[in-house]
Amino acid sequence: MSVYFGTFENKVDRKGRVSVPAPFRQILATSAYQGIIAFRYHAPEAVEACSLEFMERLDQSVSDFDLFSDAHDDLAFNIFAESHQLPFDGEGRVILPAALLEITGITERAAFVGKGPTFQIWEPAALETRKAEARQRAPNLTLRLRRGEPGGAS
Amino acid sequence: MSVYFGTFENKVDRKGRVSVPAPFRQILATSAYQGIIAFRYHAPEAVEACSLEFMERLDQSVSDFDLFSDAHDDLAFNIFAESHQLPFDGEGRVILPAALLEITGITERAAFVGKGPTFQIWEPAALETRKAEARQRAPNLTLRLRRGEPGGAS
DNA sequence: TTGACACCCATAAAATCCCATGATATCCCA
DNA sequence: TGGGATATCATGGGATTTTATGGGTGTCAA
Repeated sequence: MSVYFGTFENKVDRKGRVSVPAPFRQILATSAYQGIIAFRYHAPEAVEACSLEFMERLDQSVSDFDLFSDAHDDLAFNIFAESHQLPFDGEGRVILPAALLEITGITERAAFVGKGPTFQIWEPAALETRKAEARQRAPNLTLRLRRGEPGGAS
Repeated sequence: MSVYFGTFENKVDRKGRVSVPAPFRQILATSAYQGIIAFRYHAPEAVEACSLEFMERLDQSVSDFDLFSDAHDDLAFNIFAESHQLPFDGEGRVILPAALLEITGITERAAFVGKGPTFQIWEPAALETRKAEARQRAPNLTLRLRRGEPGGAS
């Protein structure tokens, strides 16, 4: 299992293309679908992005026991209905649809920020603001691991 | 499980490469990812470093039950977003990104300090200052072990 | 015919691979 | 136990590849 992290800022060219950062692409390389799934969620000015497989798992974690439930319905309306499937071109770039440019305010540059199981796409200045908020809100965030986890180097 | 300890000072060459001390690399050798994860945490002028697995566990300890939660969001923005994935070259060196050189003040040499489950990277003079502080603050520190821990020679 | 978009190729900068070196450390066997 | 042979380690640098970025061209559809 792989984790997205780090922040990368790339240019949006005049055709609207942006390179997805190579480290993220490397994680996505094992996916059946060569591209990303982008949708709005949680942060109003950010785009959430993940692999197709993650999306499927997200759906299953709700629909397995909740098919046609309100929860599944909400998920469907909030996420699936507004999701965009963005394929890579030969160089690992995607084109951000107008709807996503609008909610993020992205014009010249796009910031990709790893968030563990997913990553987000922001307008760089807006991301900085959000990061500053996070620092203020949790200045003494404590690293607390679950103990007794087996495997691997620590 | 292995523990990082000891202090090592290595040179930063003109390409920006530094050897990660061999004892640390030996611990990291069992990791799936051959390299280190470096991020700022706690000490403002130091870089914290660990294995990918450590990072994944850190993420799981939050995201398993809290996907898209505020807690996960703050963790992500404070730590994940500022993390750098630094792969080893064939000789066990990494390149410290500009952002990390800046917060540490590292130019010519870098000091690696084992801190148990993780290690830190410092500008050597800054580390000396920090160590002197620690000596002053706790001249009569007493080690107290938990008893009855199984495993290995003690 | 005018976009929108997939596909192809070009390029500069940066990261990575690969090999070489001297200095320690470690091993091994008489 | 001594000391030569053998690794390991930190370091250096040239060659190669990857990466982000730019642009051209053909195709399909409104």
